[in-house]
Amino acid sequence: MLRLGELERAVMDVLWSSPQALTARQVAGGLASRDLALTTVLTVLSRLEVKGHVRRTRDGRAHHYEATSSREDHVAGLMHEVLGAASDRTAALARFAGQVTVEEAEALQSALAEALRRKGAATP
Amino acid sequence: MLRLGELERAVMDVLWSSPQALTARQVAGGLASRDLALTTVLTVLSRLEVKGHVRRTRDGRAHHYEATSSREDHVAGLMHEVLGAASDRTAALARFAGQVTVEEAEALQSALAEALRRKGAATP
DNA sequence: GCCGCGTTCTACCTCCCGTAGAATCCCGTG
DNA sequence: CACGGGATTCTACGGGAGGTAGAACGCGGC
Repeated sequence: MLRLGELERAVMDVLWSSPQALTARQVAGGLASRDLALTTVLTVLSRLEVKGHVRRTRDGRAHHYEATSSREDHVAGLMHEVLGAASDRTAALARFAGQVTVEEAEALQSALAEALRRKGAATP
Repeated sequence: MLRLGELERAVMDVLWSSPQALTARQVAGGLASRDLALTTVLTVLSRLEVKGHVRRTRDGRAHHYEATSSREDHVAGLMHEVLGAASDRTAALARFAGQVTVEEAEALQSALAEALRRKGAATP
């Protein structure tokens, strides 16, 4: 799971914000504020494809691009990658827990309860 | 909170693994396997200082270097930074929760319970 | 057969990082 | 007080990632 550059992230944001696969031109449209050359967008899209963040499918003359994972999955994956750098994972998680908002803490709790329930049901 | 390079991370690891502040020479000793020039270590240490990851204090002729935050705090901070990129934070947290090990989930749960208890006690 | 759109190739520039030599500074010792 | 040696600062270079885009190519419609 590699880190993304600024423009790469912006492109992913466009893709993540769209329910459907987009053409390069449409992606460029989503980045209209930057006024980029189409080839620039194409280059970034192909780099993202190499990195595995984007999948493309041919549709007649043009290609359609879409993200291979949701933004939330991507973020969760990055969080795990970061967590892997801690020598004491539980300690890091404890620090993390102390910094989330109450809402997030509650959401996390219920998600954890569910995850544990599912895992608990799988082993016995 | 910036991302660290490979050597920068290795240097931080040395500092994080030491209970005391270290001289540049001692840091280089901790990286003996790399056989780096002392000036290389010095350069990295000063870059880390600029980035705020390292603090140094003069001690006679030499400086002593130490990390400004623990590895766990650093990791927790990075996790938050990453989480900030999600549009739906709770959804990202839910994905995250589904991927941790049982041990980590339990550790997180108790840490969350404690965090909520403390916050709950602070407001009323 | 030609035109235009989308794609692919190639390239350039900049910034970050790894790496380190040269020059400078500072302090204890003779 | 001058000198030597370790520590620091200055400066620099090379490589890789990422932002940016022009030139060239291929294919489907008119």
